[in-house]
Amino acid sequence: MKPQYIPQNIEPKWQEIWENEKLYRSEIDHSKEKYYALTMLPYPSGNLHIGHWYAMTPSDARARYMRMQGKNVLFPMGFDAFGLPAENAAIKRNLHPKDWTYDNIANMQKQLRSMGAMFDWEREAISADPKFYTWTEWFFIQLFKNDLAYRAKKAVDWCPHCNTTLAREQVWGVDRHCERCDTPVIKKELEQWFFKITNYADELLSFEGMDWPEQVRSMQTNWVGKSHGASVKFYTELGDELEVFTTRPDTLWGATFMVLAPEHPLVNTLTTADQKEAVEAYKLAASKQTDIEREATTKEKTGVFTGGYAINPVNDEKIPVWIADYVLMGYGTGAIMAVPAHDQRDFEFARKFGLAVRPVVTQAGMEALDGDTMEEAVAIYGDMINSGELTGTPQADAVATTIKYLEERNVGQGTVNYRLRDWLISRQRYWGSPIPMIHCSVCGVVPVPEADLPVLLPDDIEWTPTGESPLKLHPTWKHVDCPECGGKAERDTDTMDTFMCSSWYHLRYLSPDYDKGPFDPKEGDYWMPVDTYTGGAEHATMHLIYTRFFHKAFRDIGITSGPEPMVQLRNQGQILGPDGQRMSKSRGNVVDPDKQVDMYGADCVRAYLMFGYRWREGGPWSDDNITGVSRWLQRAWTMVHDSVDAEAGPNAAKRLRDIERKQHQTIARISKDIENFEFNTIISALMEFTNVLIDASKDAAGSDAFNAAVHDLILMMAPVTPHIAEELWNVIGGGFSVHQQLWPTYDAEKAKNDEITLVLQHNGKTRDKLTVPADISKEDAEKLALANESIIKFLDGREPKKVIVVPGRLVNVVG
RNA sequence: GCCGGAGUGGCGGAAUUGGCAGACGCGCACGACUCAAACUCGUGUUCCUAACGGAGUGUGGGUUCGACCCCCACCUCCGGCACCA
Repeated sequence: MKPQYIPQNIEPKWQEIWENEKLYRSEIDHSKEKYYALTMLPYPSGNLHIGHWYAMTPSDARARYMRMQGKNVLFPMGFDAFGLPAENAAIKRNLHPKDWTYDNIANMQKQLRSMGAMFDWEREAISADPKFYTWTEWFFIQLFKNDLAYRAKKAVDWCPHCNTTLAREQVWGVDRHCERCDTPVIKKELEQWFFKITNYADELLSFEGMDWPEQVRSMQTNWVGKSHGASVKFYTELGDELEVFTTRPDTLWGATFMVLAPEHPLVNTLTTADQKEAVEAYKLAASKQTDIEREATTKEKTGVFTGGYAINPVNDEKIPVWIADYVLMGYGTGAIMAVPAHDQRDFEFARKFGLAVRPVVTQAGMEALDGDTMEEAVAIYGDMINSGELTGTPQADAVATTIKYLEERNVGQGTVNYRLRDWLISRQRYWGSPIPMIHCSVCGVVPVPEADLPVLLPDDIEWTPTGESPLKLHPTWKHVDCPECGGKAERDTDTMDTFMCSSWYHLRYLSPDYDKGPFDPKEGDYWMPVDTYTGGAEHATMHLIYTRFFHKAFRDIGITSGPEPMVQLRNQGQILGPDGQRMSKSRGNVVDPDKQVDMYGADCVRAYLMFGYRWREGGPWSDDNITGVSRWLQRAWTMVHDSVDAEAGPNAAKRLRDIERKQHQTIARISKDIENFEFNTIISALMEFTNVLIDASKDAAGSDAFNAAVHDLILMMAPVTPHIAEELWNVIGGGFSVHQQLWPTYDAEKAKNDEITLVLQHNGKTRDKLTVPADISKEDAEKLALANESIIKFLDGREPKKVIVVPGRLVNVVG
């Protein structure tokens, strides 16, 4: 009796054998081309999500395919194990963050193993492991030593609920809420550590040689936000320098007032006695604004006159200085020259407060603008007017000429401004990598000697959510002798942003136990860079920009090599709940992969996730289609088992071409689709191939051609459904293991169609279809068309005006 | 508002990039097997029409012998950014 296909009977069995045989162990092998396939590591939140499967199993299938292409493939896995949720769980449930994290990791390791992925577990890296964070600390020290880390007091975004600093990109939405807990964010002045990512702003704009999605490149480009312009020195009446950045220096003569951000340091000196009250009130309101859920629709300009004036350096004009919240302290210099005639925001402000509007740009043939009556700003480049000596400068030269003019008079210069700001990495939290610095009252800030690393996190800790790092409250931990002078000193009690860990985890995988450096250079030389990186697009401006910075900074320091860490990047979409909403525990729409695996088996869940969605797009979970995949696996199973002791029938030879044609067409299709991350059509092609074989089996099962086709079918199933493929490979006597075989070779000759369907069209409409030999000549095809009954009928006696023959496809008779 | 991506049967989705629209599945209908149901297998399944035929890939126009595909204008949905000077 033939065994039934019961996935639960074969999947754990093979997983165990693969593990015992170290089938997925990847080691340096210079005789083979290397391939580093990386998928973003999970945060150990407790349970694997169907979304993890959706992200990881196609990546696994592709890594397996690359291996079958003869490449030496590294496909590692690990855990991004530091971070806030562990600490929140600790506070809520009185568990130690370490216990909570490691319990979750143990559970998720088990779940990950049930996927049957080719992870090399010997290379697992866990960022909360001292073996790992020793080197996170070490990296910090290298950045410090190379002048890429500095300390500054800065108003930072602070989440009062999480009690921690947030990076700018962790603050979301117009109401500025915390990424993790949705609490509105407030500002807080703190002394913090920053990394000089801005040193690399220009380099981060270049994506040369990188195969990254346009979406991510454009998000990063916008994030860096490079703009060309000029900085111009204005002076206040009192003689203080007041520098502005402008992208439109050519409109300088049209500046009729200035606007400062409410937090600008010169506001106090500029404000006159009778404006003081109004200015103070406005500043207070503005500072609270980050606190309040601000309506997106409040676009109405607000502001207050300081009572002070500034001098426009190009025409010595005295212009009023206002403060307004539409000018941001964090961009440029926190002050602007306002040119209401040519900037819509300035225009709205001027009209609201009755300030002058003076056009200084025109274009040939354009009606003269009237500053008193115009109804909106005219934001154009053009020829300069009303601009003193520079009046008449043509559009093409306007910006450059003005910059030259400013430079000659020493009142300004051409400059470039970026939106990107330095990376703030201090977190007032416990569960993170300690910042390995010591504060000494004599020697200042001193790094922990590298020989003393790691600075270990203490286990005995109290969490009182005071807003200060729990490390600060520990009775002994922070007290340390200064490594320079030996006097009493204190450790930095902050920990690092977890993006620091994820910036280099791909290097730790290379040698997770290596203790002479962050990674073994031998491994680095062989495996780096990452050939394919897959993950969610939500990391476009955070993780993916930090990791590029990290790589470039350490390339300059001499630790990494090559221009970029990841050559190819692809983003998968998201699996939503069955209700079309983002899956979340609170909505109760979370799909548990374990249940699906129990019901259908891992292979089926893997194949379904590839089959049912466009990988790039994702979509709502639904189990409607999974039965189709399940049936396919059943059919394949039965067909292969039946074929083993079948004997070819008398008509087997007639089926030979059908079988081998489909076989080779399928090889071509799947190879192309898997390279292009088009996973859904891979499964379709496998189903079609299976169906053709089942159809042919009555006559041909047992024939050499049939067996060869079954052989290739199993090989092509191997990346997608590794367990059933291994079992069936064993059934047909392939030996161990199907996952060590090479991908079947494609023969174009065998894939060729012998016959084609020739489409006959009249005026572009299909009127008939004929089955003809594939190599039919143009002339013969045309003859067949003109002799065709339907075509004659539709020509209705007219002479054809034109006959178009597309070889191998169609004939279109026009007339 | 700006920048990306996408709109195709009842549903998920195909279409060699300008050449048979709807592959592969789901669902549904009918049939076979069964006492019966499920499973399985077979047949059919874009819409309108009794049929000949006609219409059809978000909408309107255009280019072309021929358009889901290219061009112009617009609509809707998803993601990101949002007073960036």
